[in-house]
Amino acid sequence: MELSERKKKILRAVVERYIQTAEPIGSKALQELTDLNVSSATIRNELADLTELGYLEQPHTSAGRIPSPKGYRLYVNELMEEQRLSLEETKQINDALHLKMRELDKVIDQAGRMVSQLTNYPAFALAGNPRRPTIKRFDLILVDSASFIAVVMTDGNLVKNKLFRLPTDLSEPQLQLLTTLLNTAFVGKTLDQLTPELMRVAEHAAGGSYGLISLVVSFAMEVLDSLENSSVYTAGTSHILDHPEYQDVGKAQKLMTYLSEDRALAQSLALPALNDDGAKILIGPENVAEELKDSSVVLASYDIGDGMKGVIGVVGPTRMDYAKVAAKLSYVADGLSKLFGTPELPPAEPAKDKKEE
Amino acid sequence: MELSERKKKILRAVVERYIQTAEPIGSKALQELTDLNVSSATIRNELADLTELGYLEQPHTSAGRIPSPKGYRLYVNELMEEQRLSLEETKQINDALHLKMRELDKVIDQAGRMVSQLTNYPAFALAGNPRRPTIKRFDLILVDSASFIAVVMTDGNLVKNKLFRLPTDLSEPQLQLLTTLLNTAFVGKTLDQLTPELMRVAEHAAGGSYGLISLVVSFAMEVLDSLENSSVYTAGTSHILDHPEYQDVGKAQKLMTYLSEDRALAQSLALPALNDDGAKILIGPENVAEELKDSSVVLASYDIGDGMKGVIGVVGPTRMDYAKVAAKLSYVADGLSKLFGTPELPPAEPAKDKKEE
DNA sequence: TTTAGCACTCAATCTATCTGAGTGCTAAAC
DNA sequence: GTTTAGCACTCAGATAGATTGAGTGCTAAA
Repeated sequence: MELSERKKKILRAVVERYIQTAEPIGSKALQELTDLNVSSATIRNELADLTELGYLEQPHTSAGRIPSPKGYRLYVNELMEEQRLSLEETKQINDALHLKMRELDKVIDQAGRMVSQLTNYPAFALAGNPRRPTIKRFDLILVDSASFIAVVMTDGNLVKNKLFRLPTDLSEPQLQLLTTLLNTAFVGKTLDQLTPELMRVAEHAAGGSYGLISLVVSFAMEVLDSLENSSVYTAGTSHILDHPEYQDVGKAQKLMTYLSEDRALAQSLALPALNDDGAKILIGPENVAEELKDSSVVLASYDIGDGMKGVIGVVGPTRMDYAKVAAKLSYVADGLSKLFGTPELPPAEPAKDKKEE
Repeated sequence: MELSERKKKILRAVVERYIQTAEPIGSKALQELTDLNVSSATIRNELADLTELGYLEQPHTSAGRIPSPKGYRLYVNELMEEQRLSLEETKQINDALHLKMRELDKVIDQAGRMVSQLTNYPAFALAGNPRRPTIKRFDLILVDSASFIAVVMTDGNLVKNKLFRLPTDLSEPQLQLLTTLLNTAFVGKTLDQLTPELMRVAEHAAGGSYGLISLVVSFAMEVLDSLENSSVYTAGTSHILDHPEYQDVGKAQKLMTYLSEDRALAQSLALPALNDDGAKILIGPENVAEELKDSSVVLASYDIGDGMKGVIGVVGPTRMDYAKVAAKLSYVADGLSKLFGTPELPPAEPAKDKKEE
């Protein structure tokens, strides 16, 4: 059953006022707040209806009304106005986006911090991989006769390296051989496929190379592993304490502890967000995780390129400024997608035959 | 003036009891707690003395006594017994130390988490560099005709890389030339010394290489910059809320916010710790930072090798279990030093002429 | 359908009182 | 000189009424 215009107007006023003040709102205040020219008694009747229908709640008999999760949901779906960011805000975001190092981990971490700072809510950021990552390429660089750098590149064009120091000497040709061997034997394999047998075979082919193959492959496995179990970055958890709904230290602590459990967060949050574009809003009990049942989450996903997706999100009380948060989050997510979409700064000279790409 | 044995005994009992219960302790309880065979009145007299001398405080006239910062200091300096870790605990730490990836950032981060989990206090970890880092070496690896990986190694043997994609083609010889150029022009320079002029000169020498030099050098600068301004990793901040002294949300928030400000933390904490070995304890007002004046900090430093030092630490109420925390922290710091001290796993075959090193 | 009016409810605040742990001091005992 | 028993005193914290006021639901009239 569709609500009357007036009911909607009232619901919206309740939500928006409650978001501001965190206090129940009564008929009289609503009368002044809305442009409906009706008495407070009429509004009381409407409030009674809205409460009956489950959109509003009453903390106790003689208090005003506050929105229920269902009320927030209706607000978010139908009544909320798209918030446009001010020029200042967009500028702030853009600046922040372009400031920092473009190493994957760092960017994600940084994005989380930025979002938290921007919204004044705790934020988190993670990158997820729909496919199982594989190794695309190995390179070994001789540093001096007793150490070398292994550079591993994954199919997602992520590059990691590690310095190895050895108790024995090593020559350039030896290293060349190893490189070739590694590239023929292990490229294109997922973590599971890097079996001990495979390593043994390769090791054997390498002859007397002191288990170097295993060393490098173990490193590659670490890289793949860390990619599959990508970490979650949380920032600004102290913002929880800003809000009166978490004045009860017990509640605050529960939520904070939950936020610091990367794995739990990742699992319950990555899933809902990875599909949709735009901001996704989960209100109170809509959250799967028990710890979030009376908090809300706003998520936005972005493309890292090469099929990888990232998610940024914000956690707060159900009384959250959804409009503003959603707008900011979407904007940042867009920015990140673009950031990853563009190739490294092209050199000064512009490519002329761009269209042939 | 040296305190009498009996006073010390009483002080120690007060501190240890207060650490456990967080509640002021009175003469009667002390009478039962200690093995002094004196009446509560006698203890009252002693307590009055200790209070006069500034080792104890009274929350209000009719309450028991609690230790003052000066009291804690005496306790830490003279009365505290070295805590030995249980086998179980050392095992737990050792396991954790050897589990994770040995990438510098990750290890530090991980160490912080571990310490927090181990002590149930918020923890932080950071790495500091006494010298200004310089670039030791560049390598460029051709991936395909339109992209390459730049590998930068610093004098601390830290290796970072980045993938560059280009709108133009690039050949192996070109890259070789660039590499040589980079290595002759920029090696051994600190961040400051990588001036625009220097880059312009090198760029010119490279001829028509489309600003590639600048690209790679900018990356190197980012690396140096991130090394100089090394980041702080905080973990377990939610543990603050475990303790009754932070039940007041305002206080908790102040501390948490402070902890999330990397820069402030680094500055006020790196300094005191980087000199000493072993655990260093800062009690309440001994802390420089205003926000820490009624909290305590325990720090331990470890060697990363090559002159670099790292610090791990724990923050908590002045009523902190100093003995336990200090023991654990020292043990972890030692473990980390060893971890960094050992070269990469030597291959199976032990080097015979090890001594010739 | 709207409105005025009114009795009712209930959290929050205030006030007063009570309780008891713990003190400081004094004077006697060791 | 030190220790102890005894006692008046203090003060945070708990308990219990009393008061307030915002806001309600219901009724009856407009």
